[in-house]
Amino acid sequence: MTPLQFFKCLSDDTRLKSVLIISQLEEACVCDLMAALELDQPKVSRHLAELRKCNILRDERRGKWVYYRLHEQLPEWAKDVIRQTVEHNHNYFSDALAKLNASKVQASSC
Amino acid sequence: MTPLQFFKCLSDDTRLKSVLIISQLEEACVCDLMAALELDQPKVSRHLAELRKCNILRDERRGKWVYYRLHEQLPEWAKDVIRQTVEHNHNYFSDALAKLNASKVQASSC
DNA sequence: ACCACATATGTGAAATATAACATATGTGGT
DNA sequence: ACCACATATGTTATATTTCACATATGTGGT
Repeated sequence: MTPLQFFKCLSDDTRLKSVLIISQLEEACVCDLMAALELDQPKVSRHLAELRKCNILRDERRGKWVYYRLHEQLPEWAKDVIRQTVEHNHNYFSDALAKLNASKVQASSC
Repeated sequence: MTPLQFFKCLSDDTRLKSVLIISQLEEACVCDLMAALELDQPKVSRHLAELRKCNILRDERRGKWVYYRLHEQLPEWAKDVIRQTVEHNHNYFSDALAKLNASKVQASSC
């Protein structure tokens, strides 16, 4: 993966927030991200597909749900970039995390 | 500067290579980057303007030339991201560096 | 004042990315 | 076999980004 591909993948609000949330929580399923970002399912799914294609995320189906986490084989420098971004930009995605948690409290969540 | 703005700025080949070259060399002028990237002047200049606008680079005129370097006030996490990218992706921009050096050898350079 | 050179920017065309809506696939339960 | 739910993707419209060309600004030398 070239650094250009990597940065292109992170240069969209939905994708960047998804990656940061997943990095912080270890993993998240599609419906988690729908709740966190308040977006419809196809939109979230499509952006996750893109992150999968460039090997930033990997997916794992468990029953009806598909869980995403950082790809193990992501180069170390890229993992570091994500870590740094998470640590120093919490306010960029804290709203999204709060909405995710709020949805978890209600039993209706996935 | 939001992380999204930052990554958007780095998600173009010309801009990313410019930033990596400048980071490695401390500074570079527009004609250096034209030689390194083999691009026409307006194209280089426009991309540098964008990097200036989001405070990734700062410019400094010295005579006829304008030199660009990393903006001092760039957040540390962002500087780290650039450093990591330079260190672990030298092959992404080594061709460009070689072309820059080749042009310097010839007295005709800026 | 003029000229040569270095750099910046205005503007419309072309390319690219994102969205929106519909529809398909996959899974577990009855 | 069927249904409900979770997720993925095809397709066209729309928005955004990048390019190309022309032109403007800024600087030093004569």
